[in-house]
Amino acid sequence: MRKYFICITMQNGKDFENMLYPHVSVDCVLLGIDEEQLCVLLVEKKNAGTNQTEYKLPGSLIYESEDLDEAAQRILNEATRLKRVVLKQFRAFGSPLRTANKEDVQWLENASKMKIGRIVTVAYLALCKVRNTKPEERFGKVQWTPISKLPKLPFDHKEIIEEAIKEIRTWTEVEPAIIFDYLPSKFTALQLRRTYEIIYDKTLDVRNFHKKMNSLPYLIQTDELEKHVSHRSARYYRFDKIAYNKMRSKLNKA
Amino acid sequence: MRKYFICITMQNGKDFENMLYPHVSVDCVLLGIDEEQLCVLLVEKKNAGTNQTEYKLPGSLIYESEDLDEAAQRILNEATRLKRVVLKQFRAFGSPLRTANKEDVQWLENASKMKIGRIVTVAYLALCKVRNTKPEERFGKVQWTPISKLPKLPFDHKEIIEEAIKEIRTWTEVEPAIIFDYLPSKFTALQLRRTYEIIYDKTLDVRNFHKKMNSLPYLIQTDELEKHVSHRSARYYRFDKIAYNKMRSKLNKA
DNA sequence: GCAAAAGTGTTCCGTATACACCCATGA
DNA sequence: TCATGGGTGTATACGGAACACTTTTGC
Repeated sequence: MRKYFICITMQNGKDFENMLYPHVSVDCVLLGIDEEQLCVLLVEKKNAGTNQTEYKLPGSLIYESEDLDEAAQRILNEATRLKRVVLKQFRAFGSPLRTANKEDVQWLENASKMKIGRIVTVAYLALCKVRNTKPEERFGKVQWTPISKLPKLPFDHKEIIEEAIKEIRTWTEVEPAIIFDYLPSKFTALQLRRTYEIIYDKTLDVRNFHKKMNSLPYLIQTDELEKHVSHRSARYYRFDKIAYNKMRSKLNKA
Repeated sequence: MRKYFICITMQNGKDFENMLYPHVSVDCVLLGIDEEQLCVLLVEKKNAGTNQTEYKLPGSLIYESEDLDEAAQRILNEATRLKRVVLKQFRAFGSPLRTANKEDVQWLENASKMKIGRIVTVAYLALCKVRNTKPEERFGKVQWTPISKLPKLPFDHKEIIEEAIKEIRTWTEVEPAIIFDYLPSKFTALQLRRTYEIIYDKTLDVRNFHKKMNSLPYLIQTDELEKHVSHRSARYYRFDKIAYNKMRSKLNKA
C-alpha cells in the first residue's frame, strides 16, 4: 500500500523564514518564587465570543526556520522581557489526545489562523525573577500563579507543569548555578536557603546549611551587610562563576 | 500580516489512522553490550542508485494517531523483535539544520514516499539484550556497532548517540532496575559488575562491589551455582522486583 | 527589653574507598 | 600444576543529619 501526503504552502509573498510550522510547538514552564510560594507564569487565553478569561502556559508554534531552543527563548522573552535566562528542555509531549478537546483546538486555530491537526509540543523549564517580568503588551496579561492554585488549563498543560516541578528539583541538584541566575547578584544565606526550601518543599537546618555554604568554593562571603533591618544584619554572599566552573570540570574528570 | 498554510491530505481510501505524520519522527538509541563493549544498534540505510551500504539509527516518522511512546515501542520491536523493553524518552532534536544535508532528505523522501521539509525528532533510549535481537526482514539488516567505531551517520544521529550515552549513565543511577531488564533472570556478580563497568567505562573494586550487592535488598542470592566452568563456580543472583519497588517508595517518601 | 533573625560546633552514622590473599575447578 | 575467576574483611575518609544557645539590631 502506498501512502501519499501532499502539503501545499502559501503565503502573502513574505519570506518562508517567518512561516509558522503548525505541527510542533514549544511551551515554557517559567517558575518563580513569590510570597514564599513556588509560582508558574500563566498567560491569558482570550476566548473569542465569551468574556471569561482563561489561562495557559506561554507557548507557541515554532517558526519554519527556528530551532527549538530559539523558540523557547523567544517565548520566554515575549512573556517576561527577560533575556539570557537559562532554559532547559525537559520533555516532549506528543499524545494524539492532546488535541482531543475541541475548544482548545478551536482557540488555537483562531489564534494562529491555521488549520490545526495534531501537535507535538516540546516543553522547556526556567527559573525566573518574578519581580522583573513585564510581558510585551501584545502578549496579553500574564499572571504568576502559585502551583497549589492552578486554574483549569488547556491541552495537557497541567501535566506539563507537574513534570516541570519534578524536573527543577533534579536540575538544581546537578546544576546549582541556575539558582544564582535567579537570585540577585548579592544575596543573604536566608535568601538562598528559602529558595531551596521552596523548591524542595521542605525546611533545611540552618547550621548545616551554613556549613554547606562554607564548603562550596563558589559561594563567596562579601564584606557587605544588610542595612536598616530590625534585627542583626546578615552578610551578603556572591556567586563565583569561575570557581563554579573549575569545580565542575574537576567533577567531570573524576 | 496574515499567514496561510493549507494542508491537503490524500490517501488510497485507507483509514486516516495509518497515515504517517511527516513532521515528527522518533529515533531509538538501542544500547547493548557485546564483546565487552558498549554497542549501539544501527540499521541499514539503502541508498537508491549506489551500492554502498550506510547505516542509521532505527527510527521512523510517527503515525497520525500514534503516541510518541508507542512509536518508540514499534520501532524497537521492528528492529529487534523484542517486546516490553523499557524505553526512555530523553530529548527532542529540532534544529532546522537537521535536514540541511540534501542526500539525507532525498533518502527519507524515497523511503517514506513523502515530501519532507523540516523534521523534529524525539529520541528514545533502551538497554537491550544483543543476543536476542532478530529484526523483521523488511527492516533490513541491523548491526550492533561499538560506540568507539561509529561509521558516518545521517542527520544528527551521532549527536543523538552521544547524548544517549550520557543519559544512560544517569538513568541507571536513578533507576537501576533497567539493568536487570537487560541481564538474564539469573546472573552472577561478575556479569552485573561488568555491565556497570562497561556502562560507566571504569573498573569497579570487586570486594566493594560484593559488599554493595549484599546491602541491596533487591539482590537475592540463589542456591544455584555456575556449572562446567574452568574455575571455582560462581553463585547466581536474581532481581527481586517487589523488594525493589518497596525500597523505591520508601525513598520517595523521605 | 523584646521581637526577629544571624551566626556558630560537635557528635553520630552510614556510605564510599583502598587494599591482598586463599579457594575451587577444569584443562 | 597452572590459569582463571570466586569470594572474603578491615581501616579510613567524607558528607549528611541532629541538635541549642548567644549576638545584634530596630522599635
